[in-house]
Amino acid sequence: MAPQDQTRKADKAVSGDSSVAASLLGWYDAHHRDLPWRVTPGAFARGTRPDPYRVWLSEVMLQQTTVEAVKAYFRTFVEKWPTVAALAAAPAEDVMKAWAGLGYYSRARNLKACADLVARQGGRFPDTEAGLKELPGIGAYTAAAIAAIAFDRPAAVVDGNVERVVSRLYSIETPLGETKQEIRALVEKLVPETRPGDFAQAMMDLGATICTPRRPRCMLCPLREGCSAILSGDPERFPVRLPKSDKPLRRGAAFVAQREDGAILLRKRPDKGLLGGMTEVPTTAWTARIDGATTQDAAPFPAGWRRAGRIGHVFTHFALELDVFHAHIEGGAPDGHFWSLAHEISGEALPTVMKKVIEAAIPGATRKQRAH
DNA sequence: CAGTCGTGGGT
DNA sequence: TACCCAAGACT
Repeated sequence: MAPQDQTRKADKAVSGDSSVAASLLGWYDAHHRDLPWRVTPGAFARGTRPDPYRVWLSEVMLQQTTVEAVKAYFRTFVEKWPTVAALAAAPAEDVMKAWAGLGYYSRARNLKACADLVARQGGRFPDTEAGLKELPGIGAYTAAAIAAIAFDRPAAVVDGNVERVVSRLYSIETPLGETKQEIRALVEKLVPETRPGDFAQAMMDLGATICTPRRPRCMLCPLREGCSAILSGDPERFPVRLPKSDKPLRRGAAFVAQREDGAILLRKRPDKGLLGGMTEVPTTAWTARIDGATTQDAAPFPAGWRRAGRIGHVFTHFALELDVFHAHIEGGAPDGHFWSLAHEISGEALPTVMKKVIEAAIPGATRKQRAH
């Protein structure tokens, strides 16, 4: 059976045989989630197969993003761009606008680059893990997931859910991050020869609905009899994580300039870095210092700036507070800036933090407007 | 290779 | 409230 591993505490709990996959697949057939990008379990055995384009699109959207947040974006994308060729034919700007609000915007740029590449190479995605991993925006996880789900390859799919499930199955004490290879090796032993894609999705469904980070529903778990963490009495203790570093606070000021007709002055951020390629209102630099930079003296141009409030926003590695100023101005747009009419604002590539800024100055401005 | 990169929902 | 963290990739 499975070779013993030094870091495994309860090596008798699960032996790495096929019973785990069998139990899990049986549970999946009965309790799988119905999701917009999914096909019914057992597709390949019925002679059908998922559309690789939809699998790829969903997997990229789901990177570090919740299922609930992805659903609406996925539907919008497949309606606007039903095929990889259609997405490749779309202007990058339109893709960024459609992605606005979903976060991690480099994903959208890589998505477009990947679509262009695949379309140029004939419109078909590579059907192997190695081939997929060469594409922009597709890393170890996503390559394995597409290979398994779309192409029936027995790839070891390891995401946050799988890390949690496996770390509990074997009660792994090593903190996450140092144990990637160990978990991957364990998953490789569990992947069944048949239905590897369903197995991968089943592991993720189990992690999302049963083996949850807090208060896992162990009594409902199809793997409870082989789970070492249950024997330990405290499954919630796993996975063991490294201590988090605290978030610094940055401050700045943002300036919402409004024309007589209501149009708002915007500009585009550089393609790389934070909120890369997205649209924003003029702002000062966001600095760690708390000083005069947040006063209207730092405005990009003189105007009758009136303080409209302050918004807060939390990014992955820092928190931000922006003082919002509002003014009505006349004349043309400064270099690198453009006017966005009232009915266009909701369609701009505005990240959430910028919608907060504009809302603070002009309540309702970023809400989608109904026709008439 | 540790840091960078968003956002919203759950507890 | 404050914290956790989600179907990670890239540098």
